[in-house]
Amino acid sequence: MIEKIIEDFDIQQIADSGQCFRISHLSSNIWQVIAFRKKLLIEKITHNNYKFYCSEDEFQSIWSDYFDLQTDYGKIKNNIRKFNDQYLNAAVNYGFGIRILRQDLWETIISFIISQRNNIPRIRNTINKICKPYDGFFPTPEDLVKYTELELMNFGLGYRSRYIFDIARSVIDGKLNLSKLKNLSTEDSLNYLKTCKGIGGKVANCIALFGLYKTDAFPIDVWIQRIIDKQYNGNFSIDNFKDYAGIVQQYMFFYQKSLGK
DNA sequence: CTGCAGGCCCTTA
DNA sequence: TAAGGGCCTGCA
Repeated sequence: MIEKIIEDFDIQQIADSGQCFRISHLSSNIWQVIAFRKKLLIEKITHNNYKFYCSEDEFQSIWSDYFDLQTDYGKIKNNIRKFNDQYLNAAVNYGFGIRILRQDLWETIISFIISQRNNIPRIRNTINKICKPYDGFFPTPEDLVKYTELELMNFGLGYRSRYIFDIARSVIDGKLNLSKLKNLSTEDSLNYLKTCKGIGGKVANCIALFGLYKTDAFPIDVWIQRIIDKQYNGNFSIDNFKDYAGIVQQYMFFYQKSLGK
């Protein structure tokens, strides 16, 4: 077990920010994170003091990167505040502990295909179901192609089963090359992702932001669209934020969720 | 019982 | 290129 002081970090906010479906709140101050074939327990001591139940080595080699701890979010928030945008300021203050996780690409692709026309509790449920046969770890493409499309539907994937089945197949065939994807520009990665059936604009942007750490990607879902319509009369310029537009998106999304529709 | 939830695909005009 | 219907499923 190791103890760390971390600024601009709140595990519950990250868990609820919609970027990740595998952080569970076990008890009042304990969370479990499952990622990269590891399970990690985290205990919150104070607002910026956390205990991580792992070795220093594991923390440095996996979790420090996963939680994006080398990025200075205080600086990003200050940049956002410079626009004197009332709504954004409120959003940044509300979601002060949000960070963009550096998640596994494959897991992100499948998770956000599942997310379409779906709500968060059900996304979590479905993902837990497909992980269950694998000791709670996320199934690989090889694991998934062992099922028929019909068997995949038994996990509650619904009409997304075909998309997932096909994409797992494509990764194994090399038709969808994940290492290649990691080396593309944001725009190229979006276009490449969208060649897959089942990945449209919104899901592609989520995969780019959360699976490729393309922080200039800006997923527009119904919540963000609602903000753009109501707060900005239909025109919100993401160009202002460039390489951290995706981080702005997270603050907006998380804040708007607290306000409701 | 409808309606709907962090879309996407496909068909039409 | 814009608009509209259909789609799995679980829950209010």
